[in-house]
Amino acid sequence: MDRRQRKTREAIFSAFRELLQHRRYENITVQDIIDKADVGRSTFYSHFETKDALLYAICSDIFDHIFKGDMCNYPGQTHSLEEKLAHILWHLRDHKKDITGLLSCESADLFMGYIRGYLRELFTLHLKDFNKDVPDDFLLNHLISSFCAVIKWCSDKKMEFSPEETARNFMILVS
Amino acid sequence: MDRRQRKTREAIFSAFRELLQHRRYENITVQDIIDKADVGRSTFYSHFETKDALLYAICSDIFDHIFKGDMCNYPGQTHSLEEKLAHILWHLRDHKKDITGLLSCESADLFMGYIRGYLRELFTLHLKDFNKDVPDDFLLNHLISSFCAVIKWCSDKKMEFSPEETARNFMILVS
DNA sequence: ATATTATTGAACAAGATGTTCGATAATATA
DNA sequence: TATATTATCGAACATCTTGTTCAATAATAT
Repeated sequence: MDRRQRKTREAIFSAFRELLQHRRYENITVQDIIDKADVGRSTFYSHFETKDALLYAICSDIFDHIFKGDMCNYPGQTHSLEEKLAHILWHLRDHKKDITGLLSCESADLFMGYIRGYLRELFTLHLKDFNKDVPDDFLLNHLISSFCAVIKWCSDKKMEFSPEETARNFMILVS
Repeated sequence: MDRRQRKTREAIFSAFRELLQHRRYENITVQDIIDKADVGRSTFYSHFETKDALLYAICSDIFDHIFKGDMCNYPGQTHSLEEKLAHILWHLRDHKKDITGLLSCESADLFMGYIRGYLRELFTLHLKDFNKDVPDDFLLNHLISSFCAVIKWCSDKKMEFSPEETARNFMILVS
């Protein structure tokens, strides 16, 4: 990949990420992005078909950055579910700046979609731990949605919480 | 109120509600609304300051229509929490057409906000029923979010469910 | 019958997204 | 180093959307 391309893409990404820290997606214009990234309008559109395409790219990028390669989901389950959940909350807190913008309004559904997919895998592995007389898909949806609500709650509270304690409280509520 | 005003307002409301059944809010333009309602552009803006103002008005309208005056929240609690929740699900199912559009994307947060407020009151009344060793606000948030997730789940499943069974399953999961 | 008020339609401004294209600069290759 | 390729630039453009304005007209209340 051409150095110019790399630099431009990086400039757009980082401009967009910075803007997302202080404003929500729907209030950020392409003009804002190219001003901050200091690239031409046509250059922007040669990299991303639409403004939404950039949002998709950055969501996927940040999600991968936070969740890929961590120890939560690997085959030899040496960690308990509670430990895994605390681990996720640690990760999210570390990336506080990147995610607060993405967890608001229009972009929230998209980014939460990634997280839900991840949680679906995780809770599916542990579904047998729960002894509840309800259909499996109902239980699974409950676990995923509840933990997403916890994430949202943490985000709203500026991530000022103890991941371990929060994970423990969550486990108390769903067990 | 002038009959013309009433008619116009009603035409806009019903046009908007119909449009919301097949499209989500952010894809509906003012042009679409006034075409369907068959009113002039300036008339529209003499009734509603902005397009968002119409959304607010209709959310509040539909919410009131569904939730006000029902027996869920009145002082003499002769019904159990489970019965009240089933009751809510009945109501929502009856108004399926009106709410599916409101529960998508941009408008979802707004409409869910109304529902959350209602649920907050309801669950607060019953908070002592739950014996969980977690902070009250954490528990309350969990209950509200979980039941909202149930509502969303029902809506995604086209409201093809049994309110009683769903409420029972919910109570099993949070008890 | 008259005064008031609502509606209309058309034109307008502002702001956003996305496109096009010739000129220019940076990069890779020979 | 010379040359061909490729990315960027910038400015203009089309299109769509929201929201405003205003004089003419129609419906309503008194």
